[in-house]
Amino acid sequence: MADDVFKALADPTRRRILDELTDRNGQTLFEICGRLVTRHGLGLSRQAVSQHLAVLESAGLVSTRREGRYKFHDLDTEPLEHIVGRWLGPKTPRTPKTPEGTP
Amino acid sequence: MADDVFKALADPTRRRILDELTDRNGQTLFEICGRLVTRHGLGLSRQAVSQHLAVLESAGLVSTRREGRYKFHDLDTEPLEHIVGRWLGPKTPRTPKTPEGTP
DNA sequence: TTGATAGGCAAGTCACCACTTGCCTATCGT
DNA sequence: ACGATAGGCAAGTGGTGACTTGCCTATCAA
Repeated sequence: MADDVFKALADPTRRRILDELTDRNGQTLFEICGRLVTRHGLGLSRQAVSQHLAVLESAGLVSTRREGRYKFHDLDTEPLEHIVGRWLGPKTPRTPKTPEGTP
Repeated sequence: MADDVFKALADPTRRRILDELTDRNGQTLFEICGRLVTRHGLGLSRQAVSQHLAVLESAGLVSTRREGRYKFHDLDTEPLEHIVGRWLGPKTPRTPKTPEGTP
């Protein structure tokens, strides 16, 4: 749940990926690889980025859609609106009060 | 920076500590240890919690004040309001500090 | 069909992180 | 003074996560 979201956000490279998807949504794996290189100087292997995208997808922050041999990645900011509100006091009426970890 | 905030939030135990400080602010190390045991079933050593608090403090999420042999820990939610907004777009006016009329 | 493009799977390496153990210092109560 | 409480420092260990390497599948264009 929110556990996976925090783990996904813990890595700087994954946050850059979210930045790139915020800038342009629906990119493929190779497009993201290229932008990480040219705009951030990150020389990562394709598999590294692929694994990062898998983490982001399992956290619900990225959704994917296949078209032929292409796989487009779309940003989903919905999980981001819940996670911080639990410490920000009763001003943000996002999530009522779920202590996370309850099955 | 925000990097340290995300790293601090990555650990579940540290998030529980923030929860306990949200519930009651200004607790000492031993109080937090006790609450983690009795309310979450976490059997951690005192040093483990101390190190967690150090991480939270270096991230700016917890401020400390000494009084005699006691050291009280206070929650600071200010860093939490900046970090998520970069992906949520300019729609959510979560941070009132940002100038409102910036296009 | 052939070659090029886009992506997936699996094992392996390496560094960092959470946690422990052991010992030390400082403050308070009696 | 003494012991008890509250906290700190440093080295060591185990496990997880980030990244790589190598090989494999699927789709499209020529």
